[in-house]
Amino acid sequence: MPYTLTTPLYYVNDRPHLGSTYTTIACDALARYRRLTGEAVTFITGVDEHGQKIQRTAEAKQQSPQDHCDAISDTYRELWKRWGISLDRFVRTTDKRHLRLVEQFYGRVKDSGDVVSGRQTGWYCVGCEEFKDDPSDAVAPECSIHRKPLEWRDEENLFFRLSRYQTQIEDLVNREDFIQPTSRRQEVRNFVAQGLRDFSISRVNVSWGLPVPDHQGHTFYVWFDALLGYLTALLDDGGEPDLDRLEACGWPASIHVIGKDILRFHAVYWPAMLMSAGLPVPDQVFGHGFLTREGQKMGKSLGNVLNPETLLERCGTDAVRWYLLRDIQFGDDGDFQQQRFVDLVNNDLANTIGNLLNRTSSMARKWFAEAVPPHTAAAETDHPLALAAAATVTSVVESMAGLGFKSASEAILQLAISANGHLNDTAPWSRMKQPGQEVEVGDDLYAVLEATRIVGLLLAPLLPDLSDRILAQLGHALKEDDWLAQLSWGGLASGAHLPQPTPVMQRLELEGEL
RNA sequence: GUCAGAGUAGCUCAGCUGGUUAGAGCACAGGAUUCAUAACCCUGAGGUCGGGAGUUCAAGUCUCCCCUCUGACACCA
Repeated sequence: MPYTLTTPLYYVNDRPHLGSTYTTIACDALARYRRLTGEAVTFITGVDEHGQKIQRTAEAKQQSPQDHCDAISDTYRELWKRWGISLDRFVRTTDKRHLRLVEQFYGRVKDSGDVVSGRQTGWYCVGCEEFKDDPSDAVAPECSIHRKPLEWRDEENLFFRLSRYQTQIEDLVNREDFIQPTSRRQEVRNFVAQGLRDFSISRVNVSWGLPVPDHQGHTFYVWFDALLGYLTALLDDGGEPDLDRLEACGWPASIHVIGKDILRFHAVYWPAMLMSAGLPVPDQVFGHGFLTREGQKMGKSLGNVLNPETLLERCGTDAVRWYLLRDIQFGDDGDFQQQRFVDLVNNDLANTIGNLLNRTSSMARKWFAEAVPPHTAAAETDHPLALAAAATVTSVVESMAGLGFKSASEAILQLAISANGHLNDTAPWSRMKQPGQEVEVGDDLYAVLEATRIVGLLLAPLLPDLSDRILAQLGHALKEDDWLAQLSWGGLASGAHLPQPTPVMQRLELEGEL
């Protein structure tokens, strides 16, 4: 089964921020999970590079728009590489292939009779790239978001006839599974119920955009262009950027993961555009929440932005991924609190999971010739930890399939806690001081090592690096094409060598603010 | 303004169709232990469940009013 997932194509107005990193990490976890369950995944991300805002940002830096885009796009690409994001495609909307695809798509929409020209007048905010509802006789209106003066525009633009898709879009957004999380579905429904109006898809006097083929001086509105980037990316498999090939390449997308702010574009405009072009709509759109920091909105004006590069350098990918995926219900807004971040990483990863591995491996090595201890039937699949592990696997698989990263993480953690508890209950260190208990101790340690191995395997989609380190220390390795089978109890061979343990996860000891 | 959602321990949140002494994690305090990354394990303290009224044998859970916060309300990465 092809599984196609996308992040938004990030707008290259500025360097990457934590929000885009968050989305991308979540998608990475999902992509990894789907690959591990045997699906043919195409994980798409990229950048959206057109529009007047970029044009002006570049001007302000005395750069050409293309140079600006090249530079910012590179920082994105580089950042994802450093985070170990398992992306399959990185698309740029300034790619020549993209232009060809946009032209073809536009042709189809036009053939459907969904492109009409109309006059658009009103106050326009360049920051928002949109017309505002301020009355035409307003004096010097400002954009409430950007606090900048609005510009009066009187333009002949091309419009997409969204209004024709009223009932089809209603049916779509009423579907149970299309918009996730469900809490956001009603908002979109209400919006659609108010009646859909046509929206403009071209701009005049914006040179930094893709030219509309049959209209001199018009460029495509950034959103029309940007959404099509998903298709360009999917077709970027070495073949031609031809819409007819889409379905063979994995379209429709299984899921678009986006921030809640752009839900409407993805849940309403985008499907209508696809319908107009005779293409299937995506299976699902997931609008996740935003991150605040210590309870406050992050922003340049407050000077409290968390830089993803700083975070990566000072804390490492495992720590940040764990905090974002394990502590924030995916879909809800989340708050980044430094103290909590440190507490969770240290408690969960270093103390609970890391130390579990360390203490168990140490004991096994000390008393069983640096190897996985022998075991009897008592450490087979009806061992309490084996039962717990099986339940954990079921729960994690279920959670991950529904983007429940938090509950998946909690379930994994709970298995590690159970394993630690089992050690304390059976106290191998004191039983080894009594004669004739080696067999029982061997069984106990084997079971705990097995539980630890399963913890390590289950972490693979969430924290791939830590997962590797855990498994390596057990003399084990992830088999990417056999993960589900590896998750069954009994994967460790008694007698297999156990390497000298070293802490797999260092505690965070942050000095000062991030 | 209209609509939607939320206000539960210091913090982040669970609490399904109303039913025994309101739960978890973190933080905090005490205990136990030594295999281990001063880790792990156990116990404890901590809440007038935003405020008020009502329905009911019984309400965090239903109804009404009020307060506060968040989001949507057309083209904001």
